[in-house]
Amino acid sequence: MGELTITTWNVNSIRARLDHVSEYLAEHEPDIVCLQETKVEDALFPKVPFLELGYEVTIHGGRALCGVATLTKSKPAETHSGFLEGPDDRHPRILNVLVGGVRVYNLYVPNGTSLGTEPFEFKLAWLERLREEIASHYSPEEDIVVVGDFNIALEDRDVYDPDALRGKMLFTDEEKARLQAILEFGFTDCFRKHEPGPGHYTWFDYRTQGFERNEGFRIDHVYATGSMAERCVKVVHDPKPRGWDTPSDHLPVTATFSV
DNA sequence: ATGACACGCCGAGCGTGA
Repeated sequence: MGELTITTWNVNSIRARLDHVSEYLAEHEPDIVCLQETKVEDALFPKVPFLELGYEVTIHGGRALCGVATLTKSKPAETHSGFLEGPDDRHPRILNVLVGGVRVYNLYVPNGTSLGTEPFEFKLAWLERLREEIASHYSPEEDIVVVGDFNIALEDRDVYDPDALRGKMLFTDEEKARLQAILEFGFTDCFRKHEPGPGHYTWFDYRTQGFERNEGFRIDHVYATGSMAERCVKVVHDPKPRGWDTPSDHLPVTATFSV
């Protein structure tokens, strides 16, 4: 009986955070690492430190904004960048790899900017397109793990002040409904399998000293189909890198599965 | 609070993030 560990981390620029990510991976050695907001075009992605740590490096980036990277200890059998079908996405936000028999979606869901804007409508449409893709290509009987920065907090216990934040960005009924529709495929929230209580967040605003006050949002998620969710033994939001010099505004989230 | 901080942009503020 072994373990499979998957880390998801919005790093807010892989080049600015190279030391933090390298240190975290050297210490924890997760089997699969899903990074978001790498903010670098593929030709300039700093692959070498990760190759030296023993990872296969699959990247999907662009200039300045967005970008995702999936690092795997073993070589993926399949890799897909962006949506499987139809027109190219507006930004690089999706990597879908099959590794060790597990399909791993690494997502950077659109931010949405603010209510009533075109980017907000784009976010909703993007989530519906993802739902349709997963439902039409895969079965909930398969081992599928969907991780990343969803830019949505689903429940009251996922935000520090639900009454004040209700209906505001990241916590609107429209965003929650689109995420819920994706989960109806047959996904379990692996963190909530182990921790029902409030006060556990993954993103803290730099500007409000949110981390120091534990005023955050749980918007980075690990969702898994039944077979994988059953085998999830823990999910950890690691606050340690947030204490390092010039940290990302997101914590790394690591899920452990018995395999 | 129309705020804050941090990023990449190439060289200064601006757009963006959430």
